[in-house]
Amino acid sequence: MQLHVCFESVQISASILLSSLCPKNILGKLQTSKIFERLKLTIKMSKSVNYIKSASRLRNELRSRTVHERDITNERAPPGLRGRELGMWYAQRSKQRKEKELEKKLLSGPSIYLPSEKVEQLKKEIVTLQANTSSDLSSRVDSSHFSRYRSANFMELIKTEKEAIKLHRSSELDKRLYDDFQMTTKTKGYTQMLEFRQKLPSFQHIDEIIDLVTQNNVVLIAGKTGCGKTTQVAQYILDHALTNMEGSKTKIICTQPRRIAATSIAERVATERGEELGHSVGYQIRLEKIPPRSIGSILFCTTGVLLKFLEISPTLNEYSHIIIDEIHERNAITDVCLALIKKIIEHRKDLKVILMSATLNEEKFVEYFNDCPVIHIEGITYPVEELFLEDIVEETGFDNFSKDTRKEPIWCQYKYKKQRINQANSFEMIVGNYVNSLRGKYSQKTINTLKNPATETIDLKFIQHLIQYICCNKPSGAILVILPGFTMISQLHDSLLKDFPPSKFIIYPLHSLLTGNDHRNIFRKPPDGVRKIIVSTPLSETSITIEDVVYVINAGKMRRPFFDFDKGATIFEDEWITKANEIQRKGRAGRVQKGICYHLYTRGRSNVLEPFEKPEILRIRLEETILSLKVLCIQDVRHFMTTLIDVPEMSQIDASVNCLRRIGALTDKEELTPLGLHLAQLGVHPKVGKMLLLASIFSCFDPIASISAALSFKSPFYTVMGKEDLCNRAKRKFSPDSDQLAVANAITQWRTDSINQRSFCHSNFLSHSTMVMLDRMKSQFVQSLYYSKFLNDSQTGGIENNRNSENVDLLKAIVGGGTYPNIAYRSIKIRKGRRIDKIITTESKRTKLLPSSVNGDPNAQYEPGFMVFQELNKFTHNYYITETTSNVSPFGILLFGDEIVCEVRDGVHYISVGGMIEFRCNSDTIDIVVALRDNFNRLIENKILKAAPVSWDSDEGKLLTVIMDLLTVRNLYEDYKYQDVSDDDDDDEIKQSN
DNA sequence: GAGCACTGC
Repeated sequence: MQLHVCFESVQISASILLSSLCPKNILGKLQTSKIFERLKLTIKMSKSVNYIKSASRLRNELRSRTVHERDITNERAPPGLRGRELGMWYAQRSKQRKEKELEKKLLSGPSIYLPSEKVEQLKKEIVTLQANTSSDLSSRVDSSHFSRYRSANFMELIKTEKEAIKLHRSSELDKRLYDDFQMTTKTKGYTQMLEFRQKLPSFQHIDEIIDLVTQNNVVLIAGKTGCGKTTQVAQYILDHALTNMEGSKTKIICTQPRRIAATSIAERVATERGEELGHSVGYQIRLEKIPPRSIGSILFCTTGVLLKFLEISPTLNEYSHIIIDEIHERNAITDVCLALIKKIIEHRKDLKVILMSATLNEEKFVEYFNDCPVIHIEGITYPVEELFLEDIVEETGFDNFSKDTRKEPIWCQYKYKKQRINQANSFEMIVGNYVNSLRGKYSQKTINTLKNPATETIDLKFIQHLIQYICCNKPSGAILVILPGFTMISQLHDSLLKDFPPSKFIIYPLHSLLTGNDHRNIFRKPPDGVRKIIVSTPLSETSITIEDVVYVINAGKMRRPFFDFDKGATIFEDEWITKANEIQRKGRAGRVQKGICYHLYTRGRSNVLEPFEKPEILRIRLEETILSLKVLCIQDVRHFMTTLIDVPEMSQIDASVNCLRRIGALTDKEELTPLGLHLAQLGVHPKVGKMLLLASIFSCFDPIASISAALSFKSPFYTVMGKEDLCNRAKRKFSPDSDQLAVANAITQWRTDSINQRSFCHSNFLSHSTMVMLDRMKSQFVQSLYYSKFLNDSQTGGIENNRNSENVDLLKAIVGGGTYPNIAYRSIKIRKGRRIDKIITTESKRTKLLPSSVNGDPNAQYEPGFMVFQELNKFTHNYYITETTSNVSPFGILLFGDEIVCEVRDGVHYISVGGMIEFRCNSDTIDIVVALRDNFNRLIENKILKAAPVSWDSDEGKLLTVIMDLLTVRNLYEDYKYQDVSDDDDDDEIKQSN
């Protein structure tokens, strides 16, 4: 009998830790789903009880806990119900029945009988291991390293550390800085730029800014686009200090939400001062920095970097001024920083805080910072004429709005019937009435056209007609079209290429999946007589600025993702933009001259747009935020959250705290654990952290580090519009059955080919800049794990770190460990001579693969089998799984997944994992799996309490070797290949999946 | 019937 040992020193056993290190979305889902109940139970069980327990008993116990409604599945309708009510009653009954059936169903996996000689060999090895694994772990706990994080308190730290303010005045230094600045102002570079700087509207406010900043702790600067606040304010403060002999106690930090902004603004400011970066101006973003001189200087950084600074020095005692830019965007990190700063200034009266925002919703910030003074600065954008749908239809005479562009299957039409009726009603209410009020002001033809609800769905024919109209009737100037998604961009791009001759038009698609920042042509002015047309996602709204845009076509919709806890999927839906988006899009037309913005919706619609986006902190899962707060020594996270500008729901916080607890990052008392600290220091999501830890232990670090970096940042593979097939083929060359390994292999080959890296990237559709970034991230991972002693080689590619990096089966199993519990099964059916691939997740959802996945080639013939995936998405009506790896060993899932249950039915042994997949096997195989899991979980506990590299000559090394041996057993389930996973009708499952 | 929002340490 295998007993699961519970150590007092660890609040949560390592098996739970392992089992629960799963993606935040899945963790979120677990909260509400039946699996959560299952997990809660297994946690209890695993603490002291033998975990080999009958699956049916487990299910029964679960059922008794999950019955929250009256069970009516076997009842008859109560007498007295008639007509509609009776119908509703039966509908509810059948729904409950279905749910119950679904709950019972485990995805039945293949048989996994180990060959008998293998069984004997593994058994022998395990016996020798077990004789030697009774060391007392609790005595080896090294708690001194993280005790600070449990005992210290952010507010106390501020109080004690404020004494150690590092800004001391030195008249000698003041003089030197003064002289240096006087020299600067005489240089040609400085004087040339000065002329331009003086024309900026903010220049008129210098005195006001300086006065208010001197007299107050907090000042808000609300400036319109083009007023120069971002580049000038920090300089005004610095210049004032330098000329008044106060340079030695002035150090300014200025945060930006995006990396590109931080670096490009720093460059710009350095140029304006006639300097190189690193003198009085510098920047710091993740993995990249040019620090300015230590005093009398400005540092531009991302908000995330500021948060890291606060971990080291809670009072920010190196700095005299903090400027937080773009606070109106309401990023989660920015909101957290504002709350922290509010606490810091209570104790650091000398600290000056300057908040900068666009001129919208500034009252909210003023109130938050106790009526701090506000400086309003006007912008110098050129006037932009705004035309709405009624004006555009009137002007262009377009009346051919298609009723419904897409043919839909019957079930879709049926399913969305109600939704459609609602939409039509709301259209009538909002737009219909408005259109009626236009009588007399617009032609009857226009009014009739606008009465069609189809005018509110994006019609690419109409957009193309409008572009044509602009090109024929309006003066030269670039056209920017803002659309919601890749498909529309692609379609419009293609049809424009067909109809607009390249001699007169140059057309760029702009999307984050495309080469994006790598090709600069998009910013160049086209030759005379050639018109530039950019078809873009909303990323051109803030992230990318194309100066010469004169015409903006705003389609009015935006694709917003939200996580559906019931479906366990990230759902993408096109929704109306906000008023704030509308203003921002309009502003994009007037950067260099006066422009026109075409809104493809009526003023009636514009009037009912929501004013602002919901702040990010209210929309996202809070695990990572809470973890960083814990590392900042904020013990009472719940209380802290109430001090934010917008307070998240308590249930939202509870859910995230519970997740962190199950991950093992927090204890039951919500204290940070060593693992939590490791995960926070790695700066990746817990699931990625898990992969990195597994890779360190199994000594296959380099490829997994590549994968981890790509998962945390982005895939280096890009797409070229019109060459999608070539791009996908290039990716498949690197791995036939794993998207993640394709990335890892691409990075390895890129690294090896050190001479022709750029051409290597070019010929394989890889982004060189992303590769460089990923490479740096890998170094950061290896350093972090080296310093915390998980690795004993500080190079990602070091031999010690990569004993098993060639073992593809191991790599796949670890990827599966990091993506758990996202598992899907591909089965093949031959119907009327046609192959039908059916991919089902463990939640019984039928999904598809994107053609960009190496496992999603529509022309390939894949073998049936398991795949693990990163995320489940829903676009329009279909579910898709992304970043897949197929042919993962079932033993990988059994070893790195969560609790396993073994049972015997009709003389056949079964082993199931996480209550999701069940494998047929024999008792020998079960014994081996259980023994290995048990030993491996103990090894993990051991490693986390006291990090140390694996010694491969000792028992732990032997254990890992045995596990790898098991993972590489092949051809386990030949018999299973062409068997169906379920006998259900296809249609039935489609219904379930929706 | 079927093709992909955007950031950050």
